[in-house]
Amino acid sequence: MELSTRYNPAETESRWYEHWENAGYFHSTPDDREPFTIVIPPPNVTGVLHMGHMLNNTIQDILIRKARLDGKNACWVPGTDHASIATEAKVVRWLREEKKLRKADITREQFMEFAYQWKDKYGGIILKQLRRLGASCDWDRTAFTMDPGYYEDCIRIFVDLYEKGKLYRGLRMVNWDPEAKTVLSNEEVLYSEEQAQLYHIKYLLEGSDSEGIVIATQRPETIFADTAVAVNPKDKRYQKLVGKKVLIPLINRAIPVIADDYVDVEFGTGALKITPAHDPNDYEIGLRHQLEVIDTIDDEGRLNDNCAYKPLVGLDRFDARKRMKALLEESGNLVRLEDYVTKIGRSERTNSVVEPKLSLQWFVRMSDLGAPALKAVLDREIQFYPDSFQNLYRNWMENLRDWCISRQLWWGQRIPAWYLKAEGFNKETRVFVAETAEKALEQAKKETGNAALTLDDLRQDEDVLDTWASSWLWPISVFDGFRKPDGEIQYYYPTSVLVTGWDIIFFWVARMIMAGYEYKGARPFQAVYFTGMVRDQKRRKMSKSLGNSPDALKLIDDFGADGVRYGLMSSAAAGNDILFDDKLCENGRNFCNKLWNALRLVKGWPVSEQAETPEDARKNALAVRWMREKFNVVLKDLEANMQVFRLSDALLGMYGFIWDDFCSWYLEMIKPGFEKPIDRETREATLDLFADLMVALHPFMPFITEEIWHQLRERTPGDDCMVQRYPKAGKADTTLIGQVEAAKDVIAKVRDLRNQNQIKPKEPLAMTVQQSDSAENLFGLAGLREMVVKLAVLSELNISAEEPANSKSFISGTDKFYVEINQEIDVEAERAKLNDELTYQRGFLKSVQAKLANERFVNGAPAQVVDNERKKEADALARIQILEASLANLG
RNA sequence: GGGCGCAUAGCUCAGCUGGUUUAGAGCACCUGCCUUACAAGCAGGGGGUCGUAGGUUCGAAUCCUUCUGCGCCCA
Repeated sequence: MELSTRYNPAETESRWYEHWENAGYFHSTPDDREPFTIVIPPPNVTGVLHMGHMLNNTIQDILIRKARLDGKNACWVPGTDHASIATEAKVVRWLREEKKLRKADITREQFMEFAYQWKDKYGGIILKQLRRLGASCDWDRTAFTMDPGYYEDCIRIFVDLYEKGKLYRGLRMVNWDPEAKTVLSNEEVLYSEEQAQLYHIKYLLEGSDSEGIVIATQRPETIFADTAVAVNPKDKRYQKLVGKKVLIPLINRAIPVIADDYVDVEFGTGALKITPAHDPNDYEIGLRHQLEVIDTIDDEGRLNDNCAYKPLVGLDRFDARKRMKALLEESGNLVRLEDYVTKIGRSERTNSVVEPKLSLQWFVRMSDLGAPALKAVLDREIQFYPDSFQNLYRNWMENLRDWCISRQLWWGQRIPAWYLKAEGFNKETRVFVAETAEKALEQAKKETGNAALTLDDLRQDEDVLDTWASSWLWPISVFDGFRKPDGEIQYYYPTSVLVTGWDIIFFWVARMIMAGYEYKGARPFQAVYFTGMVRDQKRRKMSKSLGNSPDALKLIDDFGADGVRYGLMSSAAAGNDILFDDKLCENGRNFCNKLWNALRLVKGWPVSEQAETPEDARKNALAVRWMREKFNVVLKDLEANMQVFRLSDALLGMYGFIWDDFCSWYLEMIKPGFEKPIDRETREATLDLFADLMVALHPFMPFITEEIWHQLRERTPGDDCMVQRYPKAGKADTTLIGQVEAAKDVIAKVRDLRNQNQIKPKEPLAMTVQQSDSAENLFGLAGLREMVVKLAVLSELNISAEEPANSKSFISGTDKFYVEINQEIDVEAERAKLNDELTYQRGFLKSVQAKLANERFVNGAPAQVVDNERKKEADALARIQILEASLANLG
């Protein structure tokens, strides 16, 4: 069988994914094994795979595959959330373009039917894309937040929270998205600095034609909703005005000047116009001073009939603002315009500027829910990785505000609240919250005492639940934990770890924790792994709008899924942002190629029953032993790293071991001569070792490891890399490892010496080691001499007290080596080199001896540390002695 | 304004509870190689007084304080 010199991922990846899936390896059912459970943080059903998903899902897959190889019952539940605002917008556009329908023209029921149709046709692309990445999700469990069962759970929880008094309907200042025409939660508003202008506007004192007060505002179009002007009570400039009245420009409505501590004397003019209907702080001030609330902006962001200045009614708020400039100039009220930078809040979904608005909405009372959720994290019952995200979490949890969960949309779980039709819209005095209309009717009859009421007399709330008010139930609902609390949720809950970006710590993490304690009385996951944000080379967050995100599938096409996984993970310490660069994936692709060629090499050797010579047998046996011992060390580190989710370090450890130790050293050690065979024993040991390496690497790079696993040996059906047992670290023989590392140092130094003297790599050289106990000991290890002879390409290797003529020397450890070269020795250059080395060693010795001369160090430091310093001193002395002798020899 | 975090090689970052021959990796760079697994490669090399100033300690990149510069969250 011929193997190509390049690894071809495209060919193997789809084949193995299909094989695994058909074999049922991804599926989990409860059994006697320890469970290892991950629920995917559900991506948006309208979404496509981007870099953030790739990172986040690669991590989840690594954890799941590792757990599976560790013999646990690994269960990774995939799915999507219904993303009410984003999806509704897409469905509306689709209806308009494809079906020539407007939302206003169809019923709610028809809309929902279309929306589900749309979801079946276009939704969930991302789940198919995850397969390309190698994600070993249990697809049989694919969940969706608008599935009938899930829907039912959301309704049940709404009713439950209401009955427990943890949910209420109230008139509050909310964030309004005039484009989506729905309210948003605080977390759905993104604030960023934008250039704006501050209008300094003069309000004349009532009865005066010149005296007045100048206020500064960024929103001149809202002055018609003003109900006061406020100043700081301590502000001497304005004290005499407090209690008097000023006139709103253009409409000349008189409003009082009031004093309130909230006003910042330094900001603007120190006088603040108060607009309770359009600013949350003003609303608070309004409450304190019993000010009237005049709402002048409608749901689409236009000035409404309440606006007393009629020429602007019907205009968009931003158009109105432009008009205000000219109008105020004309009326002489505009004192000046000032450029300034301020934080503007925009809707996460539509990017339109959020309008603070007084509105009747449903809120979850957060105080009770928050307490156990905060405690769990502070007590480390739920462990965050990295730990430092505790601070961010605590900061938010200690300043919880009630959560607005109603949305003015159709796509979502409709709020199970009914009102009496007899009562006006938004003027309702009675609310009946129940899982069905029939139950609500029962309540209505009881509470009103009117037994003649029928369903026709009731009106259901028009709004739906916030998407997060459904996805916070995810870790419970995907296991059907609400309806079957004694079912498999008992096995899978709490889940093992949640992997998510830190930017949604409040959306998901906090709320899933709240739901977990409220409904299961237990944490939803044992740990949370926060990934960083994937950024571009300019440190900008990758986003669709910037167009700076590489096409995820194109990357997989170019570098292979394993290459991309490697690229993402090699630079991804938990919580740290990644500056993404194709170069990283290139490294991953190159690594695949390296593995592939190692396979070609090993498979290409002819095999013999016996080693060519006893020397070869000794050398190969030592090489095998060394690799096995070092593998123990590497595995131990890897397990320690995995334990604390240091996946990048775990991967890089394997990478270094495979590339350097296995390929560059081990394979060269055992490589037979040209057209010579390898002995069966070494070959078998090598194939086993190679196979173990593939299992160890499998969680990180599943495709190529599976492929090589099968190329190495004929495998019986079901004997796949993916379902092996992970290699276990045994106790490592560190002495043996140290000896081979010493031999490697000698070999590297011979190679360097060749380089420095332009000696061909293959020209055999004679080397002599100066006789010493340590040299005897090192070369006394069976096979080590042969190893050095082979890799350093030596014609002979002697241990002798005599220094050979015409040789160059180097020091390795505390031993001196002479290499004979057929060249004139440049005595001066040699002397300079030795002197440099001597200076370094003396400096080193001095620092060590300074420590040892310090009584407090010798008495205070642990014995092991002191012993080590003594060893350093002895080694330095030995090397200095060698260097001095060499210098003396040069004459 | 309140809070959190970061600063280590040209670049991106590791360095965990202070002590492993006076700091590691990858990339980039330099030298030499088309060596019969791999040029997507091989062999070797140079490069950092760990942001600043103090302090604690026998010992500090690591702990504490100050300043400087960046980033983030909340208001």
